[in-house]
Amino acid sequence: MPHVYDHPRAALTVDCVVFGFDGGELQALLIRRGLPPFKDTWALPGGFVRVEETLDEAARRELEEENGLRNVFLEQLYTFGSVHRDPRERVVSIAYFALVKPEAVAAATDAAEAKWFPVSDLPTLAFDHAEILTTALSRLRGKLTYQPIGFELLPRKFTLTQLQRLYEAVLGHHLDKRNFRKKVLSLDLLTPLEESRQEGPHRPAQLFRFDPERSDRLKERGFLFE
Amino acid sequence: MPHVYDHPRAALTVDCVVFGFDGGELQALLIRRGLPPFKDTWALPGGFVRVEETLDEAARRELEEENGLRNVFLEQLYTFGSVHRDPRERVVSIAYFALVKPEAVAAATDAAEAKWFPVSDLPTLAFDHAEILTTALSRLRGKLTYQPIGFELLPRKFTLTQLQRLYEAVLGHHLDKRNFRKKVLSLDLLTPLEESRQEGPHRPAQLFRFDPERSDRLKERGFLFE
DNA sequence: CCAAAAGTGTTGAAACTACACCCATGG
DNA sequence: CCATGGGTGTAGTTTCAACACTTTTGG
Repeated sequence: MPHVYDHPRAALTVDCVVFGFDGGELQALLIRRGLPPFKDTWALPGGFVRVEETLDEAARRELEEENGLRNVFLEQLYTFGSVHRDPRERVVSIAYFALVKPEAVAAATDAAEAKWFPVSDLPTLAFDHAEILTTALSRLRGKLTYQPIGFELLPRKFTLTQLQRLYEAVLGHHLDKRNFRKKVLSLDLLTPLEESRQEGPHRPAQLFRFDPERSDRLKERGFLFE
Repeated sequence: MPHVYDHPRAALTVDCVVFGFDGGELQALLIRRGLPPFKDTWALPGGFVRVEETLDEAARRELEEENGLRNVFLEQLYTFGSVHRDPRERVVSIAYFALVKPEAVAAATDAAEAKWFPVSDLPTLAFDHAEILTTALSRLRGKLTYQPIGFELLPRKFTLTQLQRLYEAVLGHHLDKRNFRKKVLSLDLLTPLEESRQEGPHRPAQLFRFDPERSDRLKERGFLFE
């Protein structure tokens, strides 16, 4: 396609902040750069946007190519356009954040030079990726408190304790067990399953799955956690 | 600057959804296009991003150039990247939303081919600008309920009734007068002024101004309106 | 029988909703 | 004195926070 609007142009990239949860800490997926600039530095997965694909498509393509990730929860985060983000020329980046279920975490790690890091202990990042990651984290915290997206970080079947651990890890403080369960169950988003989970010398826990249909009703008005 | 990363590139624009409030209805500022594509159609103010300016700078520059607007509340909204948004070639647009105080509304209208429209009665818009505007509206509604930004649409000195009318116009439903005043005042963001306003055969109203210092404390934790 | 996590209810405080009348002013 | 919008308080309900013990299982 010719350039109808003729002027110098910024290059366009997408960068993805990919969150995962291992049951203990919130993790972010990073890739070690093989090329300059910032060769050998850890960076967010991402790459250039092609002229014939949408931004969402570019983000999904990069996640699949670089990390073998498919069908993840993906949402546009913010667009970063400082003039010298990239030391070589003007590059504007549309940042996304993605939530991946534990089932997919292993696949992601197989990818060459990809690794999960706890968000509390990140390496130095290339470009302005530290800022992007911080933005993503606060967006995740915000969304978690008023939209039902926590389930995107848990296995399809999960226990209330797992869900609570996730909230605690992301929000950064303890929650009262009884109040948490009351609140979550009152939202009427979870379907209890027949099975139960037992993984140790203690009473087995009830398993639930998230019910997206019920969720649709709530999605708009939202709810509120502390 | 040469293109270090060599590949076909999308053009980059910013588009601004500019909201104003006349005391009755929420208004949006539009510009009639003088050039194709969509010549003579109404569109959001905006234009191309230059390689040596940030995205925020581009948005502010366009608002000033096209509408004579300065010092407005401005926030990045979302980036729109459908492949054929612009019929001629690939153009990705970073959308912003702006809130302007009535003092500045007149200036904006003076600009050639610029006009305020009530959001309830908009003309057909160029490109995907209708979608952008809808997105901005729902963002505005969302933010109004948990962040103190309503003041950006009111004169520096305003009455509680004006503030309530604004909330009602944006949220689209009536609010209880007594409950509204209780809630707003309990947030402790407003400083009552000595003066009072009287513009009719009735008791004059107390004027307030918004106190940004007090607001900083709240900004993070947020509050909640219905 | 011990250790470990699952599960469950109540009470007091705070916030929210609904609701109706008097006040100050200009004409 | 009338019309207009400004201003105020309370009671019932709902939501929220704090808090401790019993249950089920494996070893």
